[in-house]
Amino acid sequence: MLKRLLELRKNKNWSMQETADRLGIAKSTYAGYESGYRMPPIQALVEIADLYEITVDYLLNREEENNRELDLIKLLVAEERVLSLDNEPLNREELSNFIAFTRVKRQLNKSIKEM
Amino acid sequence: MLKRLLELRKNKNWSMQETADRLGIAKSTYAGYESGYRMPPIQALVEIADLYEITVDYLLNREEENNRELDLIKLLVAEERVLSLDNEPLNREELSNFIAFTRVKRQLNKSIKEM
DNA sequence: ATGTTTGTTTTCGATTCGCGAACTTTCTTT
DNA sequence: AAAGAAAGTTCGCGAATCGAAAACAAACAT
Repeated sequence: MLKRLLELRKNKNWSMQETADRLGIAKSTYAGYESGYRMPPIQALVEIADLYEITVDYLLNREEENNRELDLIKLLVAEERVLSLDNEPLNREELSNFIAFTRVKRQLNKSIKEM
Repeated sequence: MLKRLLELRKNKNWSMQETADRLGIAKSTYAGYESGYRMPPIQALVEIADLYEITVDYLLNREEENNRELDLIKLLVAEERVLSLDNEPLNREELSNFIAFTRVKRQLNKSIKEM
């Protein structure tokens, strides 16, 4: 049961036909996947993940909380992953600036609520 | 073609029979997977990943591509992963602020350099 | 209202799968 | 070295699953 297929497709504003075309399969075949009527073979699963540029585990709802949530501070300290924007990686300064920015903004919102 | 099955099994010092037993399938079935003679259905793929406590993407040799570099725009759209700060996940507004903030700052730096 | 796009469901030929069984190879024991 | 056991490979076939056309329904547009 690939529950995420619908939301992924809607995010792109694609019809089933268009999605099926992009995957090179018939729309009834794709409809079968999205409805859960049948499961795609692994090859098709991989092509779907590629199409949306997501992991297969995400498609299968297997993303664990630990993997799913990335702490910005940890990203800043241990550079095991890289955030990028407009095809340009974020450097340390940009990241720490944003952390400060967001902290201030959160504090601000909190203060406003308390008024 | 699940190239990692052999090394995973050898790491555990399991025979094909023992692996098949743990998966609840026949050894010839498992042998088919490991040799690449046939692909497992998705359900079996998930059970293999669970057995070895790894991701499906790792089984499919798709680890690096998707995990190393995280595009902020994709994070905003796909919501596959969540950034968090001070144990509080970034909501869409904060993330889009992040993006706008960084873009503005980059443009600013660019302008300064040109002076 | 009519035609068109979109989504759903059914049907069936074709493909793929699971597994028993037979076989080969490797390891163990004597 | 021979015999037996365990491990791994391959084949064949009934069963299960798949892909896609087609018919249908629903929503949208002209």
